[in-house]
Amino acid sequence: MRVRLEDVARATGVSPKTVSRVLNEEASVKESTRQRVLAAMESMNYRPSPAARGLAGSRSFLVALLYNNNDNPASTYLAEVQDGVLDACDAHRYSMMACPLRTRGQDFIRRVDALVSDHQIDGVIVTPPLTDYAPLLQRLQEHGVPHASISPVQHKGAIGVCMDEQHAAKALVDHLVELGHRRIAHIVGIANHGASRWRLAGYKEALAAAGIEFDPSYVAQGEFTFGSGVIAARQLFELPQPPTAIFASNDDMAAGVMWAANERGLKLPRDLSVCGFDDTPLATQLWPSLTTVRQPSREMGKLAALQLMERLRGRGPGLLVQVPYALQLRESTAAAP
Amino acid sequence: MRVRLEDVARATGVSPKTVSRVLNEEASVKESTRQRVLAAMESMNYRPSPAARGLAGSRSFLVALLYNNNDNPASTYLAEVQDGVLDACDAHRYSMMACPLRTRGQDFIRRVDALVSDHQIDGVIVTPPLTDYAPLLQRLQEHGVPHASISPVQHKGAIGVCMDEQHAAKALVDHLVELGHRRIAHIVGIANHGASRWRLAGYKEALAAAGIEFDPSYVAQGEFTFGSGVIAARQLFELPQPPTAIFASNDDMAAGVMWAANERGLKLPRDLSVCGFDDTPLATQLWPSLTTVRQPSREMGKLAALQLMERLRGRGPGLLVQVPYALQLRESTAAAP
DNA sequence: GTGCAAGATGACAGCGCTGTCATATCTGCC
DNA sequence: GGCAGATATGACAGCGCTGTCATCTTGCAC
Repeated sequence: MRVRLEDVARATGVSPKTVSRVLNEEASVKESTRQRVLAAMESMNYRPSPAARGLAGSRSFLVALLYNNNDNPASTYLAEVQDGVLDACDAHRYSMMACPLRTRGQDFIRRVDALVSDHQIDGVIVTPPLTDYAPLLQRLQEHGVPHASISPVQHKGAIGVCMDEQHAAKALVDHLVELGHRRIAHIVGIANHGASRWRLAGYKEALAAAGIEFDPSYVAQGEFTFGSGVIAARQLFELPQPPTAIFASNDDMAAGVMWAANERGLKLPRDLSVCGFDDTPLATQLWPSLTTVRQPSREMGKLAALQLMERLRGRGPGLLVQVPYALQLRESTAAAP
Repeated sequence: MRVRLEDVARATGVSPKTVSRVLNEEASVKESTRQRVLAAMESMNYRPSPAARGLAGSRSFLVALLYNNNDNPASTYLAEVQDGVLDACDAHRYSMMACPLRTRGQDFIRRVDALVSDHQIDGVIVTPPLTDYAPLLQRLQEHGVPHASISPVQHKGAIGVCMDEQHAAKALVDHLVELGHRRIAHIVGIANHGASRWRLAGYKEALAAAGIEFDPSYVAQGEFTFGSGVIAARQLFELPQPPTAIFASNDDMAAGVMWAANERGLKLPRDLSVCGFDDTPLATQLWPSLTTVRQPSREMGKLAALQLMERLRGRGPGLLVQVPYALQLRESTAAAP
């Protein structure tokens, strides 16, 4: 019925163990044997049973993608990351399980335990803001399960992928400065997210570089959602000297700013320049289209998974790779009024 | 190290096989024995090994979520469906694997085969437009793998979940008619999607009910994307008698219509009413906010998964359940000019 | 009581692999 | 040519469960 390792062994005239060695890319197999075995595997369309491998050995060839399910980052972001991870898994014959985690309560500990001990997960990919959630990372360490991080705050010792968000944010604000803006406001995201910190830091850096004094009243608190963008913008509009440009920490909030601007009768981008961050599909669906920073989420998912598997296969410790960002200058930013 | 079935058996004073029976909810176990075993499992925190179960038995307790990866429906939609499915799986101790499928070429056959024979998937959940992709369904049948469908065109014999989209679309157009619109245009989605057909049918039904003659020139072709909405709208605006209302087959295209309207200097909703379908987050992020139909995607994912598991556990054949829709009347629709 | 079907439980092999350890084969070098 | 030390391969048990079939209890009719 099913082609087994033993069948391949018989066809090649070697022992099952040798076929197993080839399958697992172990070193001590003569090249000629290896080729014969591989050929047989191919021609017989042999596909190893993950269940048997998991049961007999110590590896499951399973990785888990962990994401936060209450403080949800945009689902488009996660979907892209997930697709990237699946891509990488496919290429290396790993399988992926998606695992939403609620960090409230102790639920998540049980879930992580269940994952690791039930399925003997080989490794984990952690997405923000879980990336820096200490109890989770600690638990993973206790289980001895390696993890790759996407955009971790703490770079030291981390493997995975990151982007120079601070630099990107600075470039974006530089652009506003070049357009002649001086009263530039910023809407920060949820406080303990790395993204919020980096983008704020980039904003400050750009101001400093342009010789504009930092004014805390131009910084409004948001929480990465459309609605919070609306509220923050309304606040900024009430200032005695309202900003001529607003840099929102992500696209959703930027959309909220645009909504609030429309509500107030401001004409974009003539009366107000707006920019966001992430380059979600939303950015090109707004009117005017949104100036933002492209974050290659899919690519990042893929790279993180690759680093994890590099590590799992013992081909090295795995790295924290950096991906380039790309400014997307569109119609929502224009010369200061 | 790990608590095994055998340990539970020893603690309870029964044979491993009996514990296995309890685990699998088989009938012929005396109630008192069952309780003792369950208590022992609980107190010892026993967690069965999926690998061993899969290897020894015929079930893997794994379901796959299949989705299309080239003709992608909105990722927010998929993300919601996936979360719903995960919810249901969690509740019934099943695990889920996400499987993007490219329907181009023969790749997908290999992928499906791999899934089914590698992981011995117990069942599959199919999302549109895969729901009616004949080669896929046939292959699943050949493998003897049951599947649940989300919004299948072919209701007969299907299990899963659906919504009365035609009725919803009719209700939406009824609303436009009540606002006094007579020149109502429709932008259809990708041709062979059930969603496109139903929504078009509802549009026609509403026109007929209002005594408005159907005019094919008021129907433009789109493909569910923002860009196609822009193009279709531009086309409609060029008509000698441009429409006063446009019903786009989904929210993304409706956003495109709004973009095109802005581009043309039309003031919404004064000069043009626009409505969409799906109630994606986008709908409330546009300005003016979009009148649309809420589709409870998350709930639908959950229900489909529940029906599938019902079937897998042999508790019945599984049903095709229908979920209610909800009109979301917002600011993008107003009285006809 | 006895006999017999149905109900409840157990013994045992084996699912398809890998870990461990033993064995065979090949190097190079004196 | 022979021997140490690598290099390459194989034998075998066992991972944690479930399927099959056998066995042991029951309950119940006669």
